[in-house]
Amino acid sequence: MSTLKHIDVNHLKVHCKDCNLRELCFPHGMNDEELSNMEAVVDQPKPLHKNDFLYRDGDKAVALYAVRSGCVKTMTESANGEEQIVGFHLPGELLGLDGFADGAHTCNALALETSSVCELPLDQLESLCHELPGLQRQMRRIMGKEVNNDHKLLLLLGKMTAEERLASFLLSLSARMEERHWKDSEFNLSMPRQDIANYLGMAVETVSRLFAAFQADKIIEVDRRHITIIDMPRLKAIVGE
Amino acid sequence: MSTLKHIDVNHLKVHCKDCNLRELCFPHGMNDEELSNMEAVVDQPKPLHKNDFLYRDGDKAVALYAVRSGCVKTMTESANGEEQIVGFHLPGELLGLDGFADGAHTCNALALETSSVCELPLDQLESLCHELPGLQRQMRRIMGKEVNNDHKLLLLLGKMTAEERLASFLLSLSARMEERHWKDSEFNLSMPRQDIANYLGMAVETVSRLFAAFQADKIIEVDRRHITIIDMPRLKAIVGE
DNA sequence: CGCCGATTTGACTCAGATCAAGGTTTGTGG
DNA sequence: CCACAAACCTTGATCTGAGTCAAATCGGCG
Repeated sequence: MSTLKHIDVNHLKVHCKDCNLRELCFPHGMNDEELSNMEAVVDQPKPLHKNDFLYRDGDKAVALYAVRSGCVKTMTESANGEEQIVGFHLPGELLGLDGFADGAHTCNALALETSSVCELPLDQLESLCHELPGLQRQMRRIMGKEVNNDHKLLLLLGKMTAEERLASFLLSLSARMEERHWKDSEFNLSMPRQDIANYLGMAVETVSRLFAAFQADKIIEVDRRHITIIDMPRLKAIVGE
Repeated sequence: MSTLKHIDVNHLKVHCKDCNLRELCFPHGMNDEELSNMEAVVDQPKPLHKNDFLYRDGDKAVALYAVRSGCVKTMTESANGEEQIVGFHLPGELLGLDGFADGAHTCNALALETSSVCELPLDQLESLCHELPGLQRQMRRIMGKEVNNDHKLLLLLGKMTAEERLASFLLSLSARMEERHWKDSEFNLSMPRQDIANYLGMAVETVSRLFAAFQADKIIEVDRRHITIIDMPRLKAIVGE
């Protein structure tokens, strides 16, 4: 029955105004009317499985994405095939800005675990920004955040020791957990050691050894992918407060 | 006499439509009408001297800037006072996006030599984008480029050897010289070795040694700040084509 | 000319990479 | 439910690219 089907679809779609990520996502700073206008064009495609690509380097950029659940990593590839992970995107975080420069993506984006995303189609973004000043302002904020974030990473890769990098990584995750109102001192890593190492510009063995050292120093507890921060002040001290 | 004064001001201001950087700068992709609307709000403050700050970390973001002449570097500072240069901005290139996230800059921007810039005030940017779809599109392109550029740098700092980094740096400068219709195989560095080293995440001594090595290998010629690329193919081969 | 900051060069050191094994967890098919 | 394979992670030993330290040289400029 078509009526039933219609109801099912509505049940499946999470409305922006009810989404517990709204304060972190596109909707931030938009009023109710703006919100309902926006969510009319937001699509929620079916979930990605672990290791599914959301998009690939060279793909036409058709949308901006917001992670709804799970975790998506983005990475650039060099001329000689080496990869550098440039971001891990948690629920409420956006990705896809790399396609703005010339209409095609310059990164690969792939799900680290089963993940769902929201899609804001680019062809509607322009007119939508025109109608909704709140969205235009939010777009600027989002891009500014992306740039600032990349600058933090440049500082990390350019100037920090391996120890400082890993501490910095844990603190960044911890802060983002808190933003999401999850526990900030106990969480699971959704990426393997190899990906952490790649992201932080070091060898897997170094990551492993540093986890062991932090644990021996009673700064964190590590159980496979499960991390517990037991001495936050000392972790902060490592990166220089 | 006020008439004379008025004429003088007009003479001093370079119009966007006559600027030889227009293909690289804000105006890219805008029609004549859009251009004249835009340039009405673009200011051209007096030139910066060497080592003048254009803005500092923490300053309220009041404008977006385009370099008209000279060279401006931007750098982030870490908690413990270390600095990482995140960009050298040549004529036609923009800076100031780091202030979009929360209205305050998170970088220092400082002139490496006597430089002039154009200013696009932020309070007028929003309404201007609303009126000029060409500008809105261009803003998106600009931000996308900034993001892609930062990703290239992350790859450089995360995965390349010192030799690859310096080669990559020279090739980037060379390509940007060409964009500006200047010689792509002979140019002057506007930054000291120390800044190159900082930007590329290595020690000054390493930069110096690599310049010497490249010169010994007949790949480039170095005379103080003057660089001549004499074997472009080999330079490209170093970074892996 | 003489000073000062920028650059180069040489000698030595070290943080972290690489190489080599071994252990553990997860998933798969029988 | 077990056997086996494939990831993933850890730990130890060794090596090396690039950093650090020290000193000489260069180039501008008052």
